[in-house]
Amino acid sequence: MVTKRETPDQTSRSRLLLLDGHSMAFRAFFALPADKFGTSTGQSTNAVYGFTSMLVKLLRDEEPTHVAVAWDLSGPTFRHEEYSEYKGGRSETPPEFPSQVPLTQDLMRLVGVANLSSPGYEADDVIATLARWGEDAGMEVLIASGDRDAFQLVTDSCTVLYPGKSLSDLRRMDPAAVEDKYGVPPERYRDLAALVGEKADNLPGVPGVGPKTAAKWIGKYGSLEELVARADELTGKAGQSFRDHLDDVLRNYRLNRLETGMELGVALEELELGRADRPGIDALFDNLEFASNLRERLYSVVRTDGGAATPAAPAEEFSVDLTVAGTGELADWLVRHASADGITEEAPAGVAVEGTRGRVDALAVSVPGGASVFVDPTVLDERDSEALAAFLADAERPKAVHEYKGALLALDGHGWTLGGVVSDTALAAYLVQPGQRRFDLADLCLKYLGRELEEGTSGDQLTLDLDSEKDGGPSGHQQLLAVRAAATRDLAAVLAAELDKRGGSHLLREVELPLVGVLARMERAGIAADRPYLEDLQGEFASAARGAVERAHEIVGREFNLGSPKQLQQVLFEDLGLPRTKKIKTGYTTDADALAWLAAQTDNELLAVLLHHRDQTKLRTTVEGLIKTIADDGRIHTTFNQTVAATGRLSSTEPNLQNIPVRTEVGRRIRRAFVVGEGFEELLTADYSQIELRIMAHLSQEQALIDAFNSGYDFHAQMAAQVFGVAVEDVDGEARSRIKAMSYGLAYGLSAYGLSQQLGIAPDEAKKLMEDYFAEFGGVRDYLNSVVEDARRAGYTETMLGRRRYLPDLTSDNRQRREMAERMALNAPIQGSAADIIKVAMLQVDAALAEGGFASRVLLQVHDELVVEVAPGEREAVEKLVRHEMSSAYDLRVPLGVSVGSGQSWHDAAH
DNA sequence: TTAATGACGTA
DNA sequence: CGTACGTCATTAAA
Repeated sequence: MVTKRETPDQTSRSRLLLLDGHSMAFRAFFALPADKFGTSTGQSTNAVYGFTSMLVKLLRDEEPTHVAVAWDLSGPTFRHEEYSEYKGGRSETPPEFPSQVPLTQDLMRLVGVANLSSPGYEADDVIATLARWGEDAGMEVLIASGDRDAFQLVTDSCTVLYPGKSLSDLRRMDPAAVEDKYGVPPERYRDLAALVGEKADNLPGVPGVGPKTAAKWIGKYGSLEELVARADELTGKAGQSFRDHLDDVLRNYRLNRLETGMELGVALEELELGRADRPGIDALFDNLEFASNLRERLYSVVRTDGGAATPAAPAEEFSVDLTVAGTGELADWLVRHASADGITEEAPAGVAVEGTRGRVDALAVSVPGGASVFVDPTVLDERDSEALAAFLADAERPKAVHEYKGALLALDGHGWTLGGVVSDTALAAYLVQPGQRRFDLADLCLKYLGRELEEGTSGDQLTLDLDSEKDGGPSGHQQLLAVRAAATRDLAAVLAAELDKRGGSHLLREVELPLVGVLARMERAGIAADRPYLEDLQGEFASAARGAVERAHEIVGREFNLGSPKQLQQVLFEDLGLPRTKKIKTGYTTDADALAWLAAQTDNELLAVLLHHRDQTKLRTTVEGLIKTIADDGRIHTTFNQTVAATGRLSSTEPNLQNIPVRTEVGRRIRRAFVVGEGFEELLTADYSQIELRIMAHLSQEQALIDAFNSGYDFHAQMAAQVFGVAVEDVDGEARSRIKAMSYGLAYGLSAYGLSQQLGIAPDEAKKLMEDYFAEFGGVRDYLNSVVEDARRAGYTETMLGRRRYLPDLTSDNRQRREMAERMALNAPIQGSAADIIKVAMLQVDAALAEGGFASRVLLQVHDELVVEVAPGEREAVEKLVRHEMSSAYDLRVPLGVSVGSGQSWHDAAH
């Protein structure tokens, strides 16, 4: 991508660069998303990153000989003494910002740039003073500041670089630019600002007078001084307004003057750009968890102590040497540029695929070195097509892609596949930071490479595209896809290094990447649905819901929307005056628990009707949603997302097949709609029994739990027997279910209060239950405590396969946040290890089915359950295979119990 | 049209 | 005052 860049005159003249620290750091802060730039310990770094990035650009483009950063101090300034409301009324600084200021200052010091400030003055005054010094010494002066007051300093030898929309966009404000923009020369800018006022400084100007009027007046009268002297000559409303607010104007004029004669305790010569402290910078960058890209860019523009040659600067933009393959050209390009010797696992080719399920609209490949090709599948001849298929499938030519599964599914429609994929940049970034929700290629580029991926719709870019297309060159769209391929390629290397540091490489290589193929096949297969049956169900639920609505209206005596919590609150608490329930943001909750509680309190028939209505409408919408997603092949193809759940679980969308009702009999009827497909014999479900508790037993090494699982008898009954000191045969249902709730609750960080709520017992009783439980199973308590403590120290939790979850809030001062993080820390290793295990099981089952030449296939995963479509005659062998592979997925201190069932529908396959 | 909220389904 | 998700309907903001 080509962008215009002004090249400064290459003269031997000294150049002084002055930065307004707070102003530029603040701009950087808002230019980069705070949530995407932060360390695993919770320190935000977007301002430091952006500021540094900006400095690098300035050092490179402007080649200053002397540099200083001026900072505001926190105390009042002489301007506050004159006008106490100065800079008042500003909205509060975002909490993520202040801690980044000292970090930025540290970095400047290490880079060899002076940090300057002066009590009672603002950074602007320091800059004004230094600018004057520089000019007096015959230097060329550059001021990077987002504060417009600096415009008054502009002269032929002093230019202000004023930030525009994006970080890299600095407008050069020379005298002509100031005059062009404001209609007054820089030396009159103060006059104009005094009239117009400055909202950011809480300096109101003359009402009704904007920059246009102000410029006109100054143009006519020459200066503010003259304007004041002849104020009575001004006509109209604006003129009167000026006379009415003369005091404000004069105050503004006094306050917006920048002090140029300060004592700074430093000499100009001392601002000469020094040598950078490379080890210091390395240490700081490591602390801030900055990717290597920014570091390299920085080292390419500063002199360092080490004396080692500084590496060449990585390009600011992605440079792609792009070929648009016409018919008959792709095969040759691949021979020339994509042979196995130029592509390695460490430096793979980047592949970008654009398309949808079953269709590739376009594809780009970018090999190390930058050679890239854009492919339109519709123009390929047979030889091209074969060469492309061979390249894509070839495991000996390693590739990096972004969102591998989508690429596989698109390529699949053309009979193509992808082999040798060594990185999916979305998956890699997910393993690095599993808490993030989105992994856009553009976001990742900005974060890990410090590069903007898309230029957007700037005028420059548009012109460029048109020009190049006119010349028969690549179009913007073609460029963009090639750039995505190049970006994926570069990103893969950076993420591989990052993941290595965090010990997650094996997870990517051994689990997540191989799983992509399995998930793609599951999605492609889908699960057969019985549409007529679903439509019957929908009708039934709908009419039940309608009946409930009518009955509710009858009881209340007027119509209202039962689906509106707001209207329901009105009816229940205002009209009927029922007792208040738990408070929520918008009033009082009307959730099922609350309605059930109200029903017990008041014996009003309405409540039962409302609950019934909720059930039926929920079921109706679930069924409706399912019907809508039945594809032309009569099957429902969900999407499994591999990068959403912070714990490592999969999630399922469009539709979500991981939350199909199962707990109630009516709900279970929906599962009858998921049936075995044509050409298959049965559906088989296999689930892990109590996998999370087994993991807890394994991780805690609590012998009592391990024994309970190894004995093979009813686990919860045995636990209850031990807690209550009775024989297993004498454990009643009540005791068993209490202990069961207790055991499961532990993995979620359940409190005594929560337990009491769930069991409907007194808090004291719940507390006693917990104490009795821990008296018997102390190892569990010790384990849970140690999980939280270790996580607090390390900043993250880890699953059995080394999947990390970062929890910066564990050290928060905010109790609510901290306790929330503690519960997450308790749960993450358990839930996450279970996710690890079933992922391994899926890989093993899939491989074993292929190995054994079975036609049966895995269709769904529901966290601890797999749904398999069994081909005719394979049931017995497949059941054995699935049991074996699932229970051997990981070697725990307790057996991994698997229970299996099969039948014509998902419902019938229950066990 | 989009975003936030409440509610509720699963493991 | 128990973790992890996704979806729907309503409501308010734009």
